[in-house]
Amino acid sequence: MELINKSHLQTSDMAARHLLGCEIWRTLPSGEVLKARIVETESYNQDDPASHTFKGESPRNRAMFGESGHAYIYFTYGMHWCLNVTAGPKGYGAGALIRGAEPLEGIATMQSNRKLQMVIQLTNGPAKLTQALAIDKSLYEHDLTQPPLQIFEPRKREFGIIQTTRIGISQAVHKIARFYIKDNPFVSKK
DNA sequence: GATAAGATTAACT
DNA sequence: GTTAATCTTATCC
Repeated sequence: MELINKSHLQTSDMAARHLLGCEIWRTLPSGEVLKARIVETESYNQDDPASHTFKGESPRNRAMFGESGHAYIYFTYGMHWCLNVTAGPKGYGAGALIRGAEPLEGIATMQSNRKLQMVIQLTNGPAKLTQALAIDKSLYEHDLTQPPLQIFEPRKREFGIIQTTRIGISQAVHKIARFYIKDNPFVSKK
């Protein structure tokens, strides 16, 4: 396994597609490493009315305007954290939301973090996976090639990719900017 | 200073 | 299918 190659994060669409099949490694303070494979993503950039960066840079979204390959983490609905991988050159607000993942290692700890036993529901949603992997604002703008939160490339990509419209937004609802691995049960919603 | 909406989830009916 | 939970951010006084 090799760390993610940031040359594949030049646009939010490229990032969203490239991240499919990649593994997220989360190293906890205890030393335990939780691993999950990304199976669903969505693309957002500053030319897109549905993106947090559409109206320009702000304290909340500044990570999206920074270097690619960093974490943009935001809090929403009063209780949920969501994780994005930033994309594009510095100064251009873009990134990919991680919407779904497949638990690989550290499942018992994820069950504990989620207060839930059913593996299929541990990380099949953007706020579910951050809770399972203990990701919050402390990792804001974190470089995703460094511990305690890293992304690795798969050796081979033997899966189909489905492209469709995004979920849970009210602007640009018809834009094709959601990507997921075909037939994977950990995709948040068909 | 006040208000409304939100890249969601889980628990209801 | 509907709705409560819960709070930050943006926007408008």
